[in-house]
Amino acid sequence: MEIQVVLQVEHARALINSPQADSDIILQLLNIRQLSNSSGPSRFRLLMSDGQHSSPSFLLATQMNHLNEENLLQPNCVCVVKKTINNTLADGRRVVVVLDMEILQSAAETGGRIGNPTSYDTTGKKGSPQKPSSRPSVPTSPSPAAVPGSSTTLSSPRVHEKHFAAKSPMKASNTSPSSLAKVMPISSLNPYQSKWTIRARVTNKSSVRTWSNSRGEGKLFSFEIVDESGEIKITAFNDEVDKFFSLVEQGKVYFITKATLKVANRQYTTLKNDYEMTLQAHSSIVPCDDTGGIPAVLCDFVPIAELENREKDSVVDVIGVCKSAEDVSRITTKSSREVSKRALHLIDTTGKEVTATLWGEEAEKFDGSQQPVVAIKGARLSDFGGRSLSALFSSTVMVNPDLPEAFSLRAWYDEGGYAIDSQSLTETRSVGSGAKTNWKTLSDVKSEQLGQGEKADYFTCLASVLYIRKENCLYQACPSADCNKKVVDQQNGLYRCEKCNREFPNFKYRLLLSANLADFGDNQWVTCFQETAEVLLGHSAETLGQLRDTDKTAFDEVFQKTNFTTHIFRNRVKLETYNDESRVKVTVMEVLPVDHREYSRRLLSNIRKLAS
DNA sequence: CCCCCCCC
Repeated sequence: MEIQVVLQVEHARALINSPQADSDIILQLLNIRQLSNSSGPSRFRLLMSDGQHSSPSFLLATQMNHLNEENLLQPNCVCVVKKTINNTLADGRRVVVVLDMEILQSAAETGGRIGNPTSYDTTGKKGSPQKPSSRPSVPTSPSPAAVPGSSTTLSSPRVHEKHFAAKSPMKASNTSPSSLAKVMPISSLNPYQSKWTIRARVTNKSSVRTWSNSRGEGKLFSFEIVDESGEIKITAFNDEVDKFFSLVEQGKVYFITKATLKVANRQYTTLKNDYEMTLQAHSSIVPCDDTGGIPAVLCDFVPIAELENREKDSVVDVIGVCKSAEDVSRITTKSSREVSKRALHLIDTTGKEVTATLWGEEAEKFDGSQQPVVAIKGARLSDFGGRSLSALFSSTVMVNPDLPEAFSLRAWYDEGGYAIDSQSLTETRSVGSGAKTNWKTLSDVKSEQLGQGEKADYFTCLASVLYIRKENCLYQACPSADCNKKVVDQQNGLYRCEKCNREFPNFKYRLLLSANLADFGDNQWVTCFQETAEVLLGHSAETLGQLRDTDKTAFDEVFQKTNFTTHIFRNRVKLETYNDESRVKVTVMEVLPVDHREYSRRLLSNIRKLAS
């Protein structure tokens, strides 16, 4: 009788070398205490009872710490100890390290301490009976776990479960909510059930964003998680951003409890869940072992060459070596927001390249100097330049991800892929690829009402210069590097820039050209700014400025020579409103020489249009 | 409580 616990300790030791299915030990947890250790993961010491005796000599193996993190190890819960190892501490005390255990009954279900166990330590000394728990305990005779004898305490858990179900008086009161924090599947969560724990992998984490509107201001970040049952979006605001932002890492697995569920706004979510979560002050996110069960972040990589066949605006996963990355730049969106962007040139084993654009912080922080492998989950496929990609807020950009595809790409590139004569699906320098260029005749531009929508339209046309307004085509601009504002001649040798609020002793010439272009069916006034005007006229703005000031004849000749020349013009067309009057404005983005094969193709296409 | 998907 008095060697009960010792028997169990001995038995636990025996289990190490000969685990047997029927030899799990059922014990009640009486207390749990965190050991003070300066470094490493937390260690917990467990006071366990078999109903007759208790022993404080159980240590929870750190890989089982999650049970405590999930609040499962509440005093009075009943456990099945499945795997143990015997250890002797430096001071000679023997301990049983619990390598694997499960909770059979929560503290609430058990209802209190079973029996009236007396303390027993591994030195074999029997102590005085412990005080009964303050909660009403199982009062009457033989509580199942209290059945004496090793044959019972060491019997299979199934038998005991039955036994408990039959005899534990608290078991009947199952109307009260269970305090047992079961790990639940994401798909089972709803706003009407608040007691849950989920175990899930972070698949997508946003950066911190601030907002300011009529309802207030603040900051937030969000992330998406997945388990074997489904996915859900989680958002943290303000204090919770500070608390959880650095803890939550892309790709890692966490226990999450006590977040609030609300109905998701379908308008904004692409996830397959009717609900979304908001973290609260009392919410808990605890990293846990990534041991099976939780699906990895799944990517369905589309080979770059295959992008050509995918539908515009589809969302795809891609992976490639970042052969080169453009510098980060700032652009202003049509809603007047400033945002950083950076274009990456990705290549894969198909020998094709594609340009992928990153935005915001992701663009700013990207380092392409080592030609990393870049995977983007959920990039938007656009038809700009033929085919190109753009990261969305919902995209996950992974640099040198720990994926087999990344390793094989790395090897392919380093062992010769870097040298292959690759072709890009994104044509930015020439319209040569043709297929994806938005070719239009000038009458198409009108009949199809290009540029009349919310956004600007882009089209490419083959056209000849009919006339250029050479008067006012040059202006004196601010000499500052990034300022092209027209300066005011102070007539005292100084030039004032209102934008920079400065006077300069010099200015630079810039071109702003109005030209009338014509094709076989129509004509169109267009605007060429500096770079396109220089290409069209074949001279720099500076040269033209000097010519105008010094040699009027030579200056005029430049325009004479440009008249009736034929080029490919890539244009932007957009409705502009001045004084309540709207008209489409066509701006030339690029002037390209006529490729003769392309010329024939265009001509043929135009002839066909005429005929039809 | 956010909800922006951008530029050439």
